[in-house]
This record gives sequence, C-alpha cells and structure tokens, in this order.
Amino acid sequence: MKKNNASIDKAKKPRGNTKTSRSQWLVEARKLLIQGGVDQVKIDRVAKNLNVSRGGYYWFFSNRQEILDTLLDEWKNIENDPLIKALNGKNTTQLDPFFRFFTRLLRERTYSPKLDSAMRDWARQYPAAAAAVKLVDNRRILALKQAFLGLDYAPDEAFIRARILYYHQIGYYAMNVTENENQRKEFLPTYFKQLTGFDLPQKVLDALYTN
Amino acid sequence: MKKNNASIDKAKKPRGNTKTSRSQWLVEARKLLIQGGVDQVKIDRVAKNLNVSRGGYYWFFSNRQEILDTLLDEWKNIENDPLIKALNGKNTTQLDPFFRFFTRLLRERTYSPKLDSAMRDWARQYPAAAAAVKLVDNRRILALKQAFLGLDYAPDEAFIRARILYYHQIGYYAMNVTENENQRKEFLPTYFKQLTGFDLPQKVLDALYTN
DNA sequence: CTAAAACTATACAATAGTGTATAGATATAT
DNA sequence: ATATATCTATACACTATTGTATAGTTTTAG
Repeated sequence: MKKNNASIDKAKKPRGNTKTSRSQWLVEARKLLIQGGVDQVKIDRVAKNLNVSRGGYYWFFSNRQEILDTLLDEWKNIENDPLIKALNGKNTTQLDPFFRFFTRLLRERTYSPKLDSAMRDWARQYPAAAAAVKLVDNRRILALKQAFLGLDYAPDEAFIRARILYYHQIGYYAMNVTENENQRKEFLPTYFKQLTGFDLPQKVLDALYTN
Repeated sequence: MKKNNASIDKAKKPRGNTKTSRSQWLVEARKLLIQGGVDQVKIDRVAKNLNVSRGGYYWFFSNRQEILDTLLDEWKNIENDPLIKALNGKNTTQLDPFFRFFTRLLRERTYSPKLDSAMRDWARQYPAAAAAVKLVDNRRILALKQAFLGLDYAPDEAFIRARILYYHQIGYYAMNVTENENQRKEFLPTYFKQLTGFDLPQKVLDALYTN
C-alpha cells in the first residue's frame, strides 16, 4: 500500500478540489501523441480521458501549444533516453553496450519507439520538433559509434555501422512490425551478427529468454 | 510545345467553365499529405493552393475521405512503386538489382520517401492505411530477398539482409536526413559493402557521378 | 469552524473545417 | 448563335475545437 499517491506528482499534498495534476495531463496527452500524432492531441479529448472537464487544463497550461512543447522538451532530455543509458553503462566486455542496446529495443519497456515515431512525424511540420529529433538522433548515433570504436572498427566503418544499426531500428519501428517478443528473439542472433559483425554469445541469448 | 495540356488528365477536352481537374486536386492533396500528414489534408487548403473555391471539390469527390482513400490506393498500386521496378528489371549481373535500388534511393526522383513516411504515420490511425503499408513493405522485402538469393545467400540470411537493407532505408528517410546528394554518394561504397556484402564496382560509382 | 488556496465545471465567444444547396459562368458541340 | 454539360462561387447550416470568464466546490491550514 502506497501512503500517498499524490506524491507521485509533486511530493506535496494538493489543497483544494483536485482531481488531476499537471503530470497527469502530460501522461494522457502523451498517450494521444503516441496513438495518433500531434494533430490528435486535443485538449478536450485529453480532458475526457481524464474524466474531467477542459476547464482545469487552463489552470495547468496556458494554451494547447504549451503541453506540446513540454512533451517535446521532456522527450529531448537526455536523462530520459533509455538508449543512451543502455550504451553508457559499465562494461565487462566491449560487446556489453550492444547487449544492453538490443535488450532495450527488444523489451520495449522503458523505450517507446512509437513516441519516437510521433516526434519524427511532428518534425515534418514543426521546426522545434525537427531540431529536437536531430539532436536526439545525433546523440544516439555518436554513442553507437563509440561502442563500435570499442570493437576496434576504424572510425569510418564505426560511423557507418552506427548509422546502419540506428537507422535500421528506426525503420523497424516505423514499419510498425507486428512481431511478438518471441519472434524477435528468434531473429536476434542473425541480426546481431549482421549488424555488429560479432556472434551473440549463447549466454546472453539465454539470459534474454529466462528473465 | 504541348498540344493539349488537358490531355494530362483525361485525354478529353473539358467542356465547361473548368479550372481544375480531379487529378490536380489529387496532386495538390498529395503535397499536403507529404508536408504535414493526413490531418493536414484539408479541403479548403487544397482549394486555396489551387486558387479555386472549395465548391468544385465536391464535384470531383463526394467527401474528404474519398480523396484520402484515392491517394492511398494510388500509392498501394504496384505499378507506381519505383523500388519494385528497380529490383525487377533485366540483369547483366546479379548485383544489378542492387545498383538500381541504391540509385533509385539516392536520386529520389521517382521515389518519394516522404510520401512513404506520411503513409506510415497515417497507418497508426487508420487500419486501411496500415494494411496498405504492410502490403507494400512485404512486397518490397520479398523482392529484396529474391535479389539476395541471386547473390547465393542462404534463404535465412537473404531474408535478414533484405530486412536490414529495407528497414535501414525506411529509417534513413524517417530521420529526414539532411545530406545532399554528393554527401550521400560519398558514403555509398561503404554502405553498399556493409549492406550487400559485396564491393560497389568503381564503374557503377562513376556512372552515378556522371549522369 | 472558517478562510482561502487550488482547482473544477459551465457558459460563451470565436475560429476552422466539413458538407449541401444553388445560382452563375463558360467552353465546346451542334 | 445557343444549348448544355461541366464546372465555379457563394451562402448557409452544422460540428469540432480553442480560449476566456466566472461561479462553484472541496480540501487542508490554522
């Protein structure tokens, strides 16, 4: 039993006739963004999904653009990027970053490829989103390049391999591939070999299946 | 000098007070679809871009959905898929399909990756679009697999290579990469080697630079 | 118990977009 | 020339969505 659910939001008890919080509006708006893209993030639909009238929205945000920009900022924040975290952990072997990277993609727990896609779509219309996407992509590709350098690839090859691996993943999700986790695990060793140039150790594969 | 511009549309001269044609509405709507996604395809904006009032739209189409569905159908049609055409041409060597495939992607003349992206976005909201995207993707991946089989890869490896190559391209464009044609040509040999397992012959590379 | 902070709900005005109805314009066939 | 098929323009009704204004509710502090 949790002592105080309100602490999820601001760690302080709300005073008045409160049903929602700023972060609840954000969570619900993010869902709509993921499902249907920016244009589907409509204040009245968010309110409806929160079982609340639109009125409260304008208490937390000044207009529609503000919640969109907030979602963009949160996504852009490096602290929230599971892929970067996966690549930057502590390593026993130089392949560790790749094990973690693939695991993260496979599991789709902390990483939301659909949110990424939504941001990419938005980027076509909205320059600020385009800038954010570029930043995030470059950051990830650079981190991947570092990982490939750790495998002793020459800088040029490391860069191209980083791009192929990253672009491939983007495409994989952009395609909305409907494989389930087990099917994806089946293909994993072949993908891993092709994309990194190294065999996926049986130990690592087993670990993916057991927990 | 063209004899008759109207022949572009229906090969018959329009009779009355005509400023647009069905296909002009489609062309203009497609532009909006590419630029901003389905939700940005608004009849009044298409009309404005055609310098015409909305009135005429409902002569050619019965409602908004109809032009969207028409765009989807046209895109889905295999006859209009430059990537399939590229892969299915006549070959001197077994690498020819790949030369043509890469050329098509590089040139971006007949192939519109942005339209592909827009369709993919739409697919998240609209089941018919999702089905079309799946169909087109599977068709292309299968054609790529055939090309890889021509290089004597085992069926499994051919399939995974087809996917990696295709997904990679999807991602490449989904990322809206801002490289110009020359930059892309520079990377081409390394990409080609990584993605096909074969060297790009100097002759082919030269041909890309000269014409 | 009461005040007031912190929202919520409702009503309203304004704008954007769709679809319909209909009168008007015009190029071609005859 | 003129009839008519083939559009175009305009006006209207309707719906969706945003933003504002304001009165109402409720919970906690004191």
